[in-house]
Amino acid sequence: MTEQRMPTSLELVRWIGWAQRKAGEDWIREREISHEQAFVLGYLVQNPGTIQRDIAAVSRTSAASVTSLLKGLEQRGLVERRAAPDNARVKRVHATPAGAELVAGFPDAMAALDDTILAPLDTAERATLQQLLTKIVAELPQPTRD
Amino acid sequence: MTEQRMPTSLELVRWIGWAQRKAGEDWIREREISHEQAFVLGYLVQNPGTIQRDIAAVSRTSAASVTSLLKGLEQRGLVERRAAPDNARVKRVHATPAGAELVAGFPDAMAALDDTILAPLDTAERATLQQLLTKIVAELPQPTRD
DNA sequence: CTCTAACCATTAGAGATCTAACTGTCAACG
DNA sequence: CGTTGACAGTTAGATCTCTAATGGTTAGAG
Repeated sequence: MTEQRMPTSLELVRWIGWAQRKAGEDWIREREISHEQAFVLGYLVQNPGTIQRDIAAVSRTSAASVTSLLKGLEQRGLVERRAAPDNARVKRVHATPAGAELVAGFPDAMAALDDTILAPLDTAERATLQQLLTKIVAELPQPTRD
Repeated sequence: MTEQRMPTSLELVRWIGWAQRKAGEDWIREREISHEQAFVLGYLVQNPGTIQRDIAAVSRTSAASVTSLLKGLEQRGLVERRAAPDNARVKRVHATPAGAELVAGFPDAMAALDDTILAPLDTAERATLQQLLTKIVAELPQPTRD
């Protein structure tokens, strides 16, 4: 009812992130998989043998979360965790064929989602946005270690 | 190690949102308050007497979450929930002076955070980003009802 | 070699959020 | 009126994520 101040860019980012999660819910629910699990599984298809520590870094979550997240995926036969021959501390995680099949459409679904949410922008504007966001992300403190 | 595909804009948004949350953790933890609680409390200072349903819409969360979130704030004496005289269904929520004082610096802290994260961009670029994001948000499905 | 510190993964426990079901209230319509 | 349907808020139960502590492993210094 009253006039509000202009939202900051970070608030806008927050809202868009929320909308993204909301819009992806159907795809996620159909496969009885959590959003993070789908993300991780998709990442593993592209990067087989990633160790859990790095999965945590990529998905911006904690090592504890990765443990329980993979536990669910492993029980459903969607991933395998194999001991590394050269380093007994780590476990290398691979997506199984069933896992790969489950998330086969994930990148496309994400791209379509991207397209839907960015619909108000034309091609040039999208390119600009991409460029600006990339510039910001490049300077963010990175959770990865190399 | 291997060459990755370019992240989509929505992935970049996701990362920025994560960084935002991470960067705000110190401010939050000092006051022993959760991120969402701080957001809601700050909103209530600006919009006294908001009903819970609208708080849920603004903060993009569920009514159930608002209930438990406000429960914590009320027990600490940071908000008051008053019955509305004209409508027994709703409860109008107000920040107490203690609540207002606790989050007095919140908008400034958010603005400073915004400034830090957007540091890689110059003034013109920030304006462009703001404009593009606003354009996207304007077309998002709105959880509010008016 | 041994000791120490760093590292990876797991577990337990706490906290937050969601969905679904429930209670109480209001409004509309016959 | 009285019934019906929508609405605000709460509760219960489940899921997810985090922090802190633990166990096992590796690398480096003396």
